[in-house]
Amino acid sequence: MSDQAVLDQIVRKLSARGDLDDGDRAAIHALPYVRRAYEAPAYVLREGEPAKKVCNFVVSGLAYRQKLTSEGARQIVSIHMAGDFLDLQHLFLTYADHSVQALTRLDVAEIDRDALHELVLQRPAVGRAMWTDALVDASIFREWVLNIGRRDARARVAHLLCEFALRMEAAGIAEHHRYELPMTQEQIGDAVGLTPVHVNRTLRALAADGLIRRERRHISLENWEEIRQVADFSALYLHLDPASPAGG
Amino acid sequence: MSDQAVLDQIVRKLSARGDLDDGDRAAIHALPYVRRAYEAPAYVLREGEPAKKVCNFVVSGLAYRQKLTSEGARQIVSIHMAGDFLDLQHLFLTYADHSVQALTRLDVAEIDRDALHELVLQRPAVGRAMWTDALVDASIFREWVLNIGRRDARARVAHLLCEFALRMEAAGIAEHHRYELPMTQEQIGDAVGLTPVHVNRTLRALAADGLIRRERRHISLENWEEIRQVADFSALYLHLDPASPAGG
DNA sequence: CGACTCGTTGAGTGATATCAAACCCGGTGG
DNA sequence: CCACCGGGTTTGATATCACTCAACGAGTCG
Repeated sequence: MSDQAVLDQIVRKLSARGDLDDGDRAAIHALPYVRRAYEAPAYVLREGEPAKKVCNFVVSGLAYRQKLTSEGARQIVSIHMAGDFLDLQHLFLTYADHSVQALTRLDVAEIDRDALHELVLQRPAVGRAMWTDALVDASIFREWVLNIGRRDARARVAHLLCEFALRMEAAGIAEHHRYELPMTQEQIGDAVGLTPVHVNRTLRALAADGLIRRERRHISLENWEEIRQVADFSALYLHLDPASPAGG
Repeated sequence: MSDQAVLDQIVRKLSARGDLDDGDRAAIHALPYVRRAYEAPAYVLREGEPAKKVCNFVVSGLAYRQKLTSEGARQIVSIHMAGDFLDLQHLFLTYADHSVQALTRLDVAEIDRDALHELVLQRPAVGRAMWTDALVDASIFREWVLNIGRRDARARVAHLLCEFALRMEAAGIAEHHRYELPMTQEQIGDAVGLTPVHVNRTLRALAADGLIRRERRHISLENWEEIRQVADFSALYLHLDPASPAGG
């Protein structure tokens, strides 16, 4: 992907969150950044470090945020894909409260943090779009709290699969409720608070019931309406379409 | 509390997140708002509604955010206290993805949303402080995901108690790791993903081990260092002191 | 004093974890 | 081309933490 295309990708992403004018677009195109690639499972950011001097925008690939228990138990708290800003959650914080790692090969644009501060604080429309993006991330965290706290294993993993389907479709990297999911079952477990063996049994049960199909690392949701119900999934929390309350 | 004092409280809160100049303070003091009180368990905001035209700032009392499963299971996703903005999480979203309810009698200042938008987008220092506040909320959500996903009952409730202690002390409504906790055991369970009877047993076990003392609705943490370890608690995620990585 | 909510306790159950082994498959080196 | 290797997946047996159900107690309010 050319450098020009990266900036266009950022403009597109932000435009989806609110209208931008020519000045806004010009300001975005003036952002200083460098391209960079990480190979899984490289760290993009480590818990406890000072926040980065750059803000990573995902051009392609997947990344995840994780936190560790002192016992060494891992919890993945979110997954990110093309079009996501990885460091918005630390934009104004001084220390990283979690780590970010590449889940696959990860192409990012490292945007200068000070320049982004400037942009966010000086250009209202861009600031608004970035705010919105960060708030949607927070909304997803809340849904995960509910998912892990109050749903059983079957609903939990089904919910994760539904969320990925819609987010990947919105990001243009999936269609027809079918997508590549390059996570091991252990990682899925770390995302939904289960052990890998229970994830395995749960996935097989979903497949046996005809709700999903699995081939290699590909997942397809065979019956959206039914799996939506099993997952107790409602797309409201993704705030995909600012104009409508629900969808999905 | 006088009206003047409310605005001062807001200024104090935001100043803790970043320096404000006289212009910023004047702009805050010019914010149109009205005082309002809710009696528990009144709804401040309901999931699925359009976002409010006001942003509530908590003057005193406690509130909580909750989400429901279609089965009716409840998950409390955060608790808020004096000095917290309740609607920052929806500031730029169109629909509420969760409900907010009063946990006790709740005194708020309803700040006009458009005026707040204006302020946040036009005054960089204020915008930065508000951003920071919203990001800290998000950080707490992440810690709750970890807490619920990866810690056992004992650690989970101990963690909640530790978090309250530090946040209430920061808000000036507690000292010496002792505070009023006006939640029923059922609500505590809804916050940490446990049933009320297991919360009961867990609290008694913590008390039996001399880690906490309970009288009525008051909790005191008898041995901070020890309960901190039981809870696997580290204050980093609260971002209480922007200059230091840890504390607590 | 009765009714209600919240807290406490006990007994039995069940969902998920743990432990352990086998299997599968893609990659690598002989 | 085959043997091996290693990570990931699958399966079975057993253990356990937390849930469910049920009853009782304590405090509060009308």
